[in-house]
Amino acid sequence: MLEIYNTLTRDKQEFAPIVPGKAGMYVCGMTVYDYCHLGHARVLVVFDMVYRWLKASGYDVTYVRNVTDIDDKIIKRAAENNESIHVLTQRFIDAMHEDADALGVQRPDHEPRATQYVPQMLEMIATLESNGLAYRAADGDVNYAVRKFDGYGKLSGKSLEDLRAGERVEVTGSKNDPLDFVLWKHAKDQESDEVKWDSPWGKGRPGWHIECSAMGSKLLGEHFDIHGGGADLQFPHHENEIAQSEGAHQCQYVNYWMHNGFVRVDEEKMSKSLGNFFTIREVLKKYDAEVVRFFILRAHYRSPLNYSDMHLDDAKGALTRLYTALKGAVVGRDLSRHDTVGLKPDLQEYGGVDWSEPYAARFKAAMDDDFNTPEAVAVLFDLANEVNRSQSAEAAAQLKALAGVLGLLQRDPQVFLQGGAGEGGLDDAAIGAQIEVRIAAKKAKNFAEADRIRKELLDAGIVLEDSASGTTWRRA
RNA sequence: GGCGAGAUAGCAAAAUGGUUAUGCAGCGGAUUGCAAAUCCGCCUAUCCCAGUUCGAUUCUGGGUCUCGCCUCCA
Repeated sequence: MLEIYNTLTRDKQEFAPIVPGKAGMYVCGMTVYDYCHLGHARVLVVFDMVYRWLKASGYDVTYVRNVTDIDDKIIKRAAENNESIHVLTQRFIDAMHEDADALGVQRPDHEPRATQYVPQMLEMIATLESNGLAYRAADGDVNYAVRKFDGYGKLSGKSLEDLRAGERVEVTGSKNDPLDFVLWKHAKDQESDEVKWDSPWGKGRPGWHIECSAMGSKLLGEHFDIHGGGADLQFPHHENEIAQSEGAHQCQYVNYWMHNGFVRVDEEKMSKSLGNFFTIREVLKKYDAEVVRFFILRAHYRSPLNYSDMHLDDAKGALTRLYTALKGAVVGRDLSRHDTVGLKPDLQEYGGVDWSEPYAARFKAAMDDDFNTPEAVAVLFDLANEVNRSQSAEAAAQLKALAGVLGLLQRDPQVFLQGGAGEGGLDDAAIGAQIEVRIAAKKAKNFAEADRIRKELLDAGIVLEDSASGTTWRRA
């Protein structure tokens, strides 16, 4: 039985979908004016993991992850680059897809762009206005009247009084209450036509918060199961979404709110404003994408995750152990002939996993406990030990199948273990040739020469492993 | 200032009212021409102070420290 930690109630709750057998999930995606950084990678991977586990659990899942392609920063960046909004956003949407694909992130079922849902937003703003929750301010913006919505603060645990008392809430000109937020921003003369839409309140563009409310309810309904995003979106973004959606539809918006923890650098949140971020593509130049995915899934999704080369190296070593176990199983029993580890279709798909098998049962229990991936990964290591010990084809197949649920260990072990050749590194042929020379030296009992070659390769980052069946190599 | 999360071995990271987490590193052994990989064994923990309890890392209270949100942010 799946339990999910719900930010709304601040405890774990059994997952009970609105429609039995189905699950609707919305995750706040990227604002596309730059490359994704590791913090974005975490959201992508974490909710991909959630998506996969829901599907593995038999739910018919509809996963929506939006793209914000209209916003102040986008407008600013496009102006700086002297290019159109569309050209800018499309470029970064393409880049985001490249990064997500590399990390093994499955595409969501829907990836709505804000600019395609302006009519739905206008409709919603009109409803809010007629419900007495929105007003047109003197400067032409349409704002949400926060104090008119009773439940405001229920997600973030803040009261309006607390918020008002906060030193950092500034009173801005045309708002009735400093906490009111913009639903519709009136157009400014100097802005290009590309960022102006007609509306009953004059030309303008949508505020950020209304985008998600509109896209969510359009694609998943006015009331859906799961809404996710980074912990920093809890307030005000998700709080405002609730105010908008529930204020407009007069029904509960979302049942389970999930928030992932931050990626940190030196114990500090990684963010654009702090300038301490690493882009995904930057990190992928140095580390295998699966190592990055493993690094993310090795921690619980709600915990902070410190980024450093040392931690990535550690993750790489750990993942190497898992792949080594699979490789050993193939070599030891020639599983490929029986197609067990390779591509056995029924085990490739989640449905093929026998969840009553002890390791699988432990894995499932961990995942059902609020997506406890560290525990699930620990099961993978126990299984790897079992594979190494028994050389059991079944255990190896199980290891690959369970890891597959997390989007891990699906590549040919050899490809993983021998991958990562940097520029100037030895190519496979050169390594093979050296190995042949060394084998000849060994046959001639010229161990000094054999050791010299091994040392030479090791210095080049190549580790040789002699076994009864021959010499294999991997990159350190 | 308000609100929230957290403090576990050398590092990372789970769980648990009493019994092995797990990975990396380290130590000893097996194996190996020597290694590597693997296996077996071992070593390092539960921030501080009270309380509840037969027993607390785990529950309660207080303290210290860290981080986050309150402004765009995944």
